[in-house]
Amino acid sequence: MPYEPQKIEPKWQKEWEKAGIFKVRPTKDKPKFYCLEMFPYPSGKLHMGHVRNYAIGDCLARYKRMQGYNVLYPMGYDAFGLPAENAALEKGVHPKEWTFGRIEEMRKQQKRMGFSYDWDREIITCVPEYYKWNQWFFLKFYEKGLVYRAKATVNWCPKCNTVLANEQVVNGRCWRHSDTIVEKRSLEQWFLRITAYAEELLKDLEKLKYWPERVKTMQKNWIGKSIGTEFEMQVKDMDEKIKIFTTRIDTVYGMTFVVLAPEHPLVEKLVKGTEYEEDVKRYIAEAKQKTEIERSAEDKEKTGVFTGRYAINPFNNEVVPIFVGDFVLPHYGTGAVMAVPAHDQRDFDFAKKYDLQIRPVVFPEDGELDGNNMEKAYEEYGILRNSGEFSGLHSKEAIEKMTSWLEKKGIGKKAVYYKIRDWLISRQRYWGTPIPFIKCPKCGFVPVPEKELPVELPENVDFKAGGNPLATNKEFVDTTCPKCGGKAKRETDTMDTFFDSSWYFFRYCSPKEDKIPFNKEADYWMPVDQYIGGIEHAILHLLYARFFTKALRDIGLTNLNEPFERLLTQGMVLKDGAKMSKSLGNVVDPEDIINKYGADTARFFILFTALPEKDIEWSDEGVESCHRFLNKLYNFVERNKDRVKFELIKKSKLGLIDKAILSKTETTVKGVSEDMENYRFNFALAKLLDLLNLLCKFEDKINDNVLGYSLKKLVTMFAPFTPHIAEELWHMLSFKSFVSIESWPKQEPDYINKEAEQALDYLEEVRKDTLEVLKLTKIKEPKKITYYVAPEWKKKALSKLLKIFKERPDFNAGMKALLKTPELTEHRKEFEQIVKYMVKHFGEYLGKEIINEAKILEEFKKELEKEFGCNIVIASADKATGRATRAMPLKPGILVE
RNA sequence: GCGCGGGUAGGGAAGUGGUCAAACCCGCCAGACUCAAGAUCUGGUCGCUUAGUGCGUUCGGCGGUUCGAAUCCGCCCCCGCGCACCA
Repeated sequence: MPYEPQKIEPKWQKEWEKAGIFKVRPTKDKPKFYCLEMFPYPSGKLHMGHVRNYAIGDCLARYKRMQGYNVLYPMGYDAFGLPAENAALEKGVHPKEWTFGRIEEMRKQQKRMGFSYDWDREIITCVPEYYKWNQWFFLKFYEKGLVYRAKATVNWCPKCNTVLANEQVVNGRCWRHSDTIVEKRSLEQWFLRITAYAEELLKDLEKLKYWPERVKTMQKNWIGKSIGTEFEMQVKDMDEKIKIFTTRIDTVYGMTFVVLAPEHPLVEKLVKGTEYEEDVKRYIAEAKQKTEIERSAEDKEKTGVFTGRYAINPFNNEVVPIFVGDFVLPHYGTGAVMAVPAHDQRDFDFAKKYDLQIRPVVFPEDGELDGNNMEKAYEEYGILRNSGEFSGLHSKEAIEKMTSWLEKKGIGKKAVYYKIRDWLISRQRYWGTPIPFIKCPKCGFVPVPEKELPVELPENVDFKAGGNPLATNKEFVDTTCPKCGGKAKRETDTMDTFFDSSWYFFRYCSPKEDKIPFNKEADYWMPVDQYIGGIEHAILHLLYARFFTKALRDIGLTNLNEPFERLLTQGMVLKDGAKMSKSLGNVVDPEDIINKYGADTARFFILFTALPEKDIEWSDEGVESCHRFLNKLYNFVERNKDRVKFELIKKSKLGLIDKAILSKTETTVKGVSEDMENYRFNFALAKLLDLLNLLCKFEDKINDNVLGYSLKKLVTMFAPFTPHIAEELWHMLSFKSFVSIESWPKQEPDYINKEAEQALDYLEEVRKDTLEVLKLTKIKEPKKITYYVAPEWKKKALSKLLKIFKERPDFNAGMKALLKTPELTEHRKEFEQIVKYMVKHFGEYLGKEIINEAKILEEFKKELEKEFGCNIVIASADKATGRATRAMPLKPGILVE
């Protein structure tokens, strides 16, 4: 029977399901392991990125299971979202119907891959049983003051027809539509107070020891903490103050102007009724016209306009002009900056353009600066000059002293600002969780009482009406106020779908619980031990989920601070050097690969080609070769299944080959186990290939028991990678259990025999050489073959070396001592050779056991006698003449008689 | 500009001080099997050699540490990703 994945794969998938071997419950008998992949948006089609994600997760889950862990490995669907709604518009299908159809397709494909999910725990976020808890959390957060409504300038994607969170704006464009520029609109929206956790989210990144540095850095940048000084400047001739934030208060004596953001609330007051009013208003209008992209474009020339007003520097009472400039961002700091052109490049550029004074006040320790001919700002720290009582101080010291000076005067203090802003959670879309609030003309926004949850999403809405479809369902919208009982209207905004995915990993722990969002089982399973997904979620989802966990902790639902212990961000699957995409036409459909080669081949290829974190280049030849390899494995077991035995192995009865095979098996177990621990699946597979190649090479020389022993371990180790073929071969070897839940092989240190493994390599060489000699001499039935081995003097040098190394466990010291021995001066060249040889072949034994050469030679003799059926003599090459003298130990000169 | 990750044989990809001219896979070459092709198996695949586990030159570039460097240190070049007027 040839290898037919199309037959065996569905067979074992059915068997596994029938036996329910992947279903889990909490138990005290085993340690737990929660292995989680980022659940997919159900687009209907599994792509290679998914396959890679799940192949990695499944391999790990299966390995952990075999290691004896109680493994929670669930799957679900992030089912709310815009594509479903677009389908409704384009194809006239209801989003619900569309979504469930896609889920079914997707699940079918996942099952064909043989992933070992506990399907009983499946989650779908668009069902009321799930999103009810979104609403419940929303209300709890509201009680805690974490939810609020506010009018704000928001990001509006004209294509999505909804607002976006800051995290969903990429380079001024929509995260879903990279061709669509995000507009700014001023609207009242629902926010989640993620900023309340900014410091903790930042600080706890340090605790995430097993997260990629890259992701942590991205989050750090996103949170964007900066520590500085905040102080007030009096506006001259007005009863107004400008609040300034700076990280470089040490440069304050160099301030020659102040710049406000166009959006700064004070601007209007400053210019009202003055001759500057018109100019400033025009400038602001222009700035508002510009998109975020234009405004933050690279090398954009800085522009601004004078307000006609002046502010007073509290340090020296100097009067400086106030400008409005759009390079100052309204949302960061105080929206106003003190401009020090000598020490800030942006201020420098601005000053050059508007011909403002550049006055250096911080100098390099041994350098000069001249404001009249500086070419760029000096931004390093240095020594202060012309700074009143602070002159002579170093920047660092000055920052502290100047800040406390402000504090004493009551006009400033140390301040911390973050870039991160609150999470805009409301969406003007239909296919999402309804926000559980009611808008009463008398009472304002009133939360829906808990017992009335869920606020179900009505199915009957008009998608073509424009605006939010929810608003078209009168029955849904018209309601009564829970507070006053009067007529009221329901909130028609829904929640950002990232809300759904911020806590789904808790839900997997008790997916059927209907009294609370998750029960005690979460205490058992959480945190997630290994989370696997794409780098694209480095900020959005991973930050929200971290925030959510902390918020849940603060409403008393969990003790956890962080949800994900380890994070693995898998690399992309590329084709022709680019990410697979429809527009490039370089998409490989996993379904085609399964049909042609089977799921095991797909899994094998994807795990074998590179480390999980790295990008892989799709290669048809590579897939082909992986398939050929599985064939080879299958055929090898098939050929040998009837002869293998599984009896106890008596070491003493084994020959060199069997000892070597046995040892190689054990070193493979050791190596593969180590690689699994380090998630180096590609390397683990390379080792397994290696072992199989060796078995093939000596196929008919291996003892039946040794072969059985080795094959059993080999097949077991294949189970996490290519589970179907492993299961098939396991049964072919006449085992009755499931290899999928067998114990992971332990290595038998007793069987490890490095010398034998090495000797086997030599044996092959010797055999080859001998065959060649036989061919040359045309002797068909030799009576005696003599192998000449190393000359005595070399052996002596060798033993001397060994002695030196034995005496000095420190190899370097040994080496140095050696170089001082008299022998070296006489035979430098030879010694170098020996050292090379030593290092090459005995490196591992240095300071430990020294190889027993004589024993190996005996074994050699036996093997060779078997091979050539004649008398074998191993002689010292000293006794021979000519070429053999140059031979190294074990590498023979050969004499056939 | 800042941060992170990389640069290893024709291609992919291991390798973080000595069994390294460098695992494993692809590609290519030769041999076995075959009528032939494919599949499979065996060997080879930096150069020179071939008597050899020999010599020479290699792991982005240049220097350094060491008896010994792809591996450690310094500087430089190139590529990918992320952030980017954040005061």
